[in-house]
Amino acid sequence: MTQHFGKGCHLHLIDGSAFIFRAYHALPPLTRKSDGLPIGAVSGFCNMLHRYVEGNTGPDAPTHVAVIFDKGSHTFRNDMYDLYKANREAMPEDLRPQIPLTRTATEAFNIACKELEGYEADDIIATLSCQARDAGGRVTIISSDKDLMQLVGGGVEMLDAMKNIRIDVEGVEAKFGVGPDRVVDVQALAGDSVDNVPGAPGIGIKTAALLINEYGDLETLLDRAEEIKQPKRRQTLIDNRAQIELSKRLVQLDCNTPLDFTLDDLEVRDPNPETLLNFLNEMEFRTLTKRIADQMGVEAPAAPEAVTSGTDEGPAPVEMPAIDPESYETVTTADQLATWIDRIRERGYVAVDTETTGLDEMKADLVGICLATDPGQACYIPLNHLASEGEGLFATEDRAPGQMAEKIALDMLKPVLEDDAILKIGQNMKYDAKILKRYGISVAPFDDTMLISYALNAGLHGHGMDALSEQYLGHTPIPIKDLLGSGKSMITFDMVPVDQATRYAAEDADITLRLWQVLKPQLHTKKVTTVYETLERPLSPVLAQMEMHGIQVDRDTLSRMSNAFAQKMAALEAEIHELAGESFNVGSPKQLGEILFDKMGLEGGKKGKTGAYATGADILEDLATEHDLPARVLDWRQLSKLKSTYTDALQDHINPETGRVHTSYVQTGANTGRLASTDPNLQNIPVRSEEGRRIREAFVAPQGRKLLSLDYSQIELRILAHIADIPALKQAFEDGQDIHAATASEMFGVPLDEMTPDVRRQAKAINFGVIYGISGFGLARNLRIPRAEAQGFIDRYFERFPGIRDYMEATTDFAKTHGYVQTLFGRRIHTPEIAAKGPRAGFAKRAAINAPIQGTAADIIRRAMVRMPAAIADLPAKMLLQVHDELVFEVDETAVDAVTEAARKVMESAAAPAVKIDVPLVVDAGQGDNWAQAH
DNA sequence: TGATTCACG
DNA sequence: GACGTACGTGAATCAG
Repeated sequence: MTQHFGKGCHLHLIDGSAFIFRAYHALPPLTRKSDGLPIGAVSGFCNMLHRYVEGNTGPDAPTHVAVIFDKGSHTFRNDMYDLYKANREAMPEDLRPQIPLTRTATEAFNIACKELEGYEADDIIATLSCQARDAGGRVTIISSDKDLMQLVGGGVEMLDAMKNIRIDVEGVEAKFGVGPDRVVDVQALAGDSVDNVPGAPGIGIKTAALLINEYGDLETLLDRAEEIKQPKRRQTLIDNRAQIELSKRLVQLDCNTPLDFTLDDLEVRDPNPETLLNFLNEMEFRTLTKRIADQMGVEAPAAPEAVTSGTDEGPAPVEMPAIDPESYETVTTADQLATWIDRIRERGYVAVDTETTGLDEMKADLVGICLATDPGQACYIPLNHLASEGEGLFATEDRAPGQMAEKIALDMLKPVLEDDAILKIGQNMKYDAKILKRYGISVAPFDDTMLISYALNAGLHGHGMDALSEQYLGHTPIPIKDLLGSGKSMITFDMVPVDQATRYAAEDADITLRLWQVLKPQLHTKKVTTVYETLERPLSPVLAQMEMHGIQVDRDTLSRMSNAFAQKMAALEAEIHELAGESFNVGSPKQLGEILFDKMGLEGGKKGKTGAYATGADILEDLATEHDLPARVLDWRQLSKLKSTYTDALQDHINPETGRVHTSYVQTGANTGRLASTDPNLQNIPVRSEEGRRIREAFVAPQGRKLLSLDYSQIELRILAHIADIPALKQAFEDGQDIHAATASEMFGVPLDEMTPDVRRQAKAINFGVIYGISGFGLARNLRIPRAEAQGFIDRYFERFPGIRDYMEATTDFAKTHGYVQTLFGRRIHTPEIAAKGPRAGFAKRAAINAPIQGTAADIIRRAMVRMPAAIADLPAKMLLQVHDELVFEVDETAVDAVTEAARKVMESAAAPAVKIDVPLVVDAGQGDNWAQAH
C-alpha cells in the first residue's frame, strides 16, 4: 500500500555524512575480528541508525525517510569557486573503505539511501524539504549542520540527534541572530572556515546579523554600504562586494536538484530480518546482531568462525564458548566447593568477584562470592541472601535456605585466596580485597583486568567491566539495575533471589576471566608490562591500606563552622535581596543572571549555549568593581560551597565505627596517571582561601600523634625542564632559585634582586601556561591583559627557551603519528582526538603536551608510594592521603623526624633507578596537630 | 540528566 | 580568516 506524500505526512531526512563522521570520531578504531577490516565507523553508524529506528514510535513517527549522502568531492560549487572546501583535511585512511559499507548498512535497515553526483547532500536535502513542504507535509532534518538552517520554517525543523534538540525558527534565530530566510545573508558576510567560504574579512556572525537586521537583507546592505558609520566595516563591505556575493551563492542551497526519484519512493518500510541480520553478522557486530534478533523475535545467525592464526596484535585470540548465564553453578555444599577448589589448584589461577550489600567497602557486608576457572566455567557461592516470608506488615526477612555457612565457606577459601601459587584475577580487585580483608582474608597475589586495561589503553575507552566486555568480548553483561532497580526503591544484593544472583554474579567472574585471557598478553606486545608491574599492580594494595586507615576528622569543628557559615550566608542573602530589590534564589545562576543583566542592566552579559547568562566567578569579579551585589554573591557562593561540599558533606562521611573518613582512590580515574579521590574527594579540600583553609583544621591526628605532610616542590616544572632539556631552567633548579623569578629575569632581563612581585607573577602564569599547552588567549584571560600583550610574552618566552617550543612540536607530532604520548616511565596516554579538526584539535593538542609532564609527575609519586610501606615499616607511621604531589602521614609524635627523613628520601629518589632526572627533586615537609598546620 | 559552578594539584 | 581555548579531576546544585 503506497501513500501519496501530502498533508499529514512526515519526512525524515538524515544527514548521512554527519552520522559517519560522528561515528568515526566517537569510537576507537575497531577492526573486524576475522580479518582486521576497519569497521569502527560502520559499527557506530549502525548503532546510531538502530537507535534512530527504535526512537521512531508514537504520533511523531515519520511516514517517509531517507538517508542522504555526499557523492564525489567535485560539485557545482567548485566550478564557482575552486577553493570551496579546499581546506578540508583528507579523509582518514581507515575511514575510506568504510564509506560504501555505510550505504549497504542503510539499505540493510531498508531505509532509502540517496546521493547524486555533482551535488552535496545538503542540496538533495534542500530539494526534498522544499518538495515536502510544498506538498503540505512536515519535514525533520536530522543534522546539526548550520548550513541546513536556512531550510527551517514552514513545517521544516532540524533535530540534533546527539543532543536530542529540535531546532525550529527560534533556534535558528538564536544561532544566527536572524530568521532562516536571512541565514544565507549572514553566512555570506561571516563566511565559513570549515567550508572555506570567504565572506567579508573581519566580520563574524554577530556583526553580520547586526548589519542584516539593520538593512533588511544583503542586497540592500551592499547597495547602501556607504551609509555604514564604522569606517573599517564600511570599507570592508565596499571592497569585498564580489567576494560576498560569491559567498552567498556558495552557501545558498539548491532546491531544484534534478532527482530521479520522488517523495513517494521514500516511504518507511520495515526491515527484512534476514537481510539486516546477515549484514550485521557479516560485519561481526555480535552485540547489535543479538539485540536486534531478540527484538525481532528471530534466531541470530551463527557468528562467523574467528581466524585462529596469530596476528600482529599478539597471540591468537583465545577460543571461548559463548557466555551463557544459565550454565553457572550455585554452590550450596562443602562438597561442591571442594570440587571447585580442586579445580582452582589444578588451574593455578581463578577469577574472583565478591557480591556485597553496598559500594562502601568499609560498611558493606559480604553476600556471596563467585569464582571462574575457565571461560564458561563459573560458580556462585551465596552466603548471606535473605528470603522474604509473608506479605506486607507480616513480612519477615530471614536467611534464605540452601546456603553454606559463611564461616565454613571462608575457611575453605582463605588458603586458596592467600596462596602464593594461585593467581587471583579480579576486575577492580581493590574493592574485593578490602571487603575480604574485613573477613580476615588477605588476597594475594592478584591480577586486575581494570588496571591491565588502564595500562594498555588509557585515553581510548573506560575500564569498567561493562565497557571492557562490550569492547573485547562483544557482550553486554546483565545490568545490575535489572536486579537491584534504581533510585529510592533500590534493593540490596542480599535481597536478590539466589538463582538470579547466580546468573548475574557468576557472569561477572566469567567475564573477568575472559578479559584477563584477552588483555594480559597485550601488556607485552604493547610494551607496557613495566608500567603495569611497577606502577599499577603494586600500588593497588597500598591504596587499599591507606583507604582502610582513613583520616580522623573532628565532627564538632565542622559542625561549628557549618553554623557560622549558615549565619553569614543568611546575612549576605538578606543584603543581596535588598540590593536586588526583590527576593530570589541566590544559588540559581539563571535567576542571578536575570537580576544582574536584565533587571539591573549591567554590561557584559553573555549567554552560553543554553541561553542562560554566564555568572562565573571571573565575570562576577569584573562586575564587583562597580557594584556591591556581585561582590556579595561571590562571598555567598564561597560560603555556600564550603558549607555544602565540605563542612556538611564531610560529616556524613565519618564512619561511625572507625570515627574516621575513608576516601576511595580511583586508580584509573585520570588518563594521565593521576589518581582520583571519591566519596569523599579528599584531593580538593580548600587551601587557597584563608576561610577555606580552616576546614583543614578538622583533619586531625589522634592524641599523641601528628600529621605529617610532604610535597614535591614544583615537580611539573622540574620535569618540563628535564624533558624539554632547558639549560637555564635546569641550572635555576640546580641552584635552588625561585623558579618563577628566574624565569622572569631570563625573559625580561631584570636582575633577580630587582624583581618586582608583579613581574614574577606574570612569569609564574607563563610557566603554568607552558605546562598546560599555552595559548595567547588563555594567558591573556588569566593575567587579564590584552591578547596581543600575552602573545608577546609567549613569543619572548619561546625565544628565550626555544627547547620548549621544540618539545611541544615533537610531542604533538608524536601523538599524531602514534595516537598516544608517553611518560618518562613508559606510561602511554592515548590521544585519539588529536586527528580531529576544529576546536577539538586544540584541546587534544594541549592535552597531549600536558600529559607527559603531568603523567611523569604522577608516575614518580606512585613509585614513591609503592616503596613507602617498606621504608616506614619499622616506624610508628601510616600513610593516609595522596594529593597529586603531596603525601600525608599520621605519625607518633616521637617519630616525626625519623619518618620525615625516611619518607623524604623515598620521595626525592623515586625516579631512580629507572630514570635519571637532570634536576633535583625537592620535597618540603610540615607537621602539626592538624592538616592546616602540617601543610 | 546535563550544564554550571567551584574546590584542588 | 574565524572559531573557541589554558591541563587534570569530583561534588553540589539548579532546571528541565
